[in-house]
Amino acid sequence: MPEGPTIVLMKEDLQKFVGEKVIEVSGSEVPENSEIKGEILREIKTFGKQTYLIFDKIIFKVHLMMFGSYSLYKRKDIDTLRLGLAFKDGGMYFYTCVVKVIDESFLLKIDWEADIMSDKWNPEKTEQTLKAAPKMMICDALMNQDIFSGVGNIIKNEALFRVGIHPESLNGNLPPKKLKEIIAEARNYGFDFKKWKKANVLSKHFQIYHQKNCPICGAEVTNKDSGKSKRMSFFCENDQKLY
DNA sequence: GCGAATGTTTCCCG
DNA sequence: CCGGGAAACATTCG
Repeated sequence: MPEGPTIVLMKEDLQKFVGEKVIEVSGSEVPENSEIKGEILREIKTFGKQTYLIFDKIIFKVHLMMFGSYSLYKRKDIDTLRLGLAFKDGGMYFYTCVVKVIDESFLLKIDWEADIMSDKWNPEKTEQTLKAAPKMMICDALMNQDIFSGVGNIIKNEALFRVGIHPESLNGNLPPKKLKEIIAEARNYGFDFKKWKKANVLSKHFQIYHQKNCPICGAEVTNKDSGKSKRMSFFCENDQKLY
C-alpha cells in the first residue's frame, strides 16, 4: 500500500486529530504501563514512508511496510490492530504494521533533506551523494531510503521511464544533465503519484510499471530483478538508455 | 488456489 | 568482519 506520497495523504487524513486528547488506547503494540490516555497529540511528522505521532510523554513511529493499512474507525474485519487511538470525534487505527516507541533524539538524527515529499528536499545534496557512489546502480540509489526517502518501486520505475534512463545504469556513468533529471523527476513523480492516488486513478497512469508494451515504441516491456535491492524493474530497452 | 506484490529487518552462511 | 541470500512478517489481488 504505501510509498511516500501515500503516507503524506495519510498524514493529511490524520491531521484533524492534532491538538486533541486521547480518550482510549488499543492495539498489540501499546507498551505496558504507558500513560497515553489523556495525552494530547501534539504533532504528526512524516519522513519518507515513516509516520511519527508526537505526544509529550511518548513518540510513536509507524511504518506500514508492504501490507499495512489504517482507518479512521475501528475495523472489525482485521485482527492485526497494532495501535488504535480514539479521540472525541473519531480515531486513528493502524493495522499490520510496525509500531515502535522512539525518543526525541531519534527525530533529531533524521536528515529531513532526504525526503522527496518534503519542503526541505535538497536536490543538490542528493546529487553530491550520488556522485560519491559512482558504482551504485541508479535503481538501488532510488530505493535507498537514506538517499531518496519515500521512493518505492512504483516511483522508481515510472521516474526512470520518464527520463529515459535504464534502471541498471551506474550513477557515475550518468551525464550531469541526466543525473539532475532523475533527481528532479523522483520528486516530481511523487507529487503526480499523490494527486492520482488521491483521485483513485493512480494505476491508470502507469506508463511502464506492470505494463506490457512501451507507450513510446510499442516494444514489449522488459521486467527483471535488478540491482542489489533485487526489486523488479520494468523498462523499455529502446527508450531507456543504459549508461 | 497459487503466486506475486507499493517494504524492511534479521539471521545464517561462506 | 563483510556481503549475499534467504527468511520472516502478513494481506490483497488477479
